[in-house]
Amino acid sequence: MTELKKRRSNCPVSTSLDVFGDKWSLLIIRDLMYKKKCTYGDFLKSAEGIATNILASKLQNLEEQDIIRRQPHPDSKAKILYTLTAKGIELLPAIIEISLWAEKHYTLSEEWLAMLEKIQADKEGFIKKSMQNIANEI
Amino acid sequence: MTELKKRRSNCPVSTSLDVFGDKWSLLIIRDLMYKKKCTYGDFLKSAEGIATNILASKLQNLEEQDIIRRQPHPDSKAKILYTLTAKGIELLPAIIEISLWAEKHYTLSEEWLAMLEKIQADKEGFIKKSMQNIANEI
DNA sequence: CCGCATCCCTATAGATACTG
DNA sequence: CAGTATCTATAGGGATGCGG
Repeated sequence: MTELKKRRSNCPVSTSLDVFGDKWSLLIIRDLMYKKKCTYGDFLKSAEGIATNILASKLQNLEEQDIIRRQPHPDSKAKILYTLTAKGIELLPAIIEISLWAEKHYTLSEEWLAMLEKIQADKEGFIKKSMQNIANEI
Repeated sequence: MTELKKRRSNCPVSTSLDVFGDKWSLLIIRDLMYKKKCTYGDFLKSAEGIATNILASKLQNLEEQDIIRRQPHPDSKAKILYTLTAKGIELLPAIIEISLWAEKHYTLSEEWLAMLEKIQADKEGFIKKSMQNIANEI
């Protein structure tokens, strides 16, 4: 069990926000979950346009929080592969609920709509499959 | 359907973060959902200690996003009652998943543990009941 | 190239005092 | 009670540099 240095309170929502409550951390986790993006360069290419220094600091924080892990890339010695830990994968239900809320209240692209409809049709199944998939990669 | 001025992308996670992706907004929503706190003074008294200017700006933003609503307080003309809109209430599943994740990975107080165990025992029922409760208040 | 680190500037968060 | 006003601190953004 990871303990944080500075938790504002022992409320579960507050604690979660102390870990990943910023504009970028959940997008990195989204890339790893939904889009299978997993290198520094991949994250940089995402639509929101994160700055390099912010990306580096968020990756470091997520690693310290034991949500992601750095591994050597099979293709190239120069590359680093970022993967989710079990603790990171377990954020999937939260990410899905956050996504479904946005789907209900905002206009999304066709790509995302198709993805979310697929998930919504079998939420439990999607979560199980994702957890097994990523677990197998370790 | 509320449209935001500046959405970084049309990804559902990114969009949600553009709406409430900061260290305080979800705590205000938590107070309204879990703790039935609903005045400016109540929010100030919460354990995390939000500053008055931050609270005022977050309340304003949440109102603009149609997540909370300001109403006259029945007890006093000087008081304002903040309540969740339907759009706000629909964040409950996300809040619950975020809470359950924190419960799994961090040490919480007994109060919160008891609350979350009750929720976990009948998640669907809790969500339905909460939505009806708040809907009746409107 | 890839994965950062550094510098510099701006925008937002936060603490505190004060007000209608 | 429900906020402003003011000031300071930190986080974020853009350009560039640099070792492997």
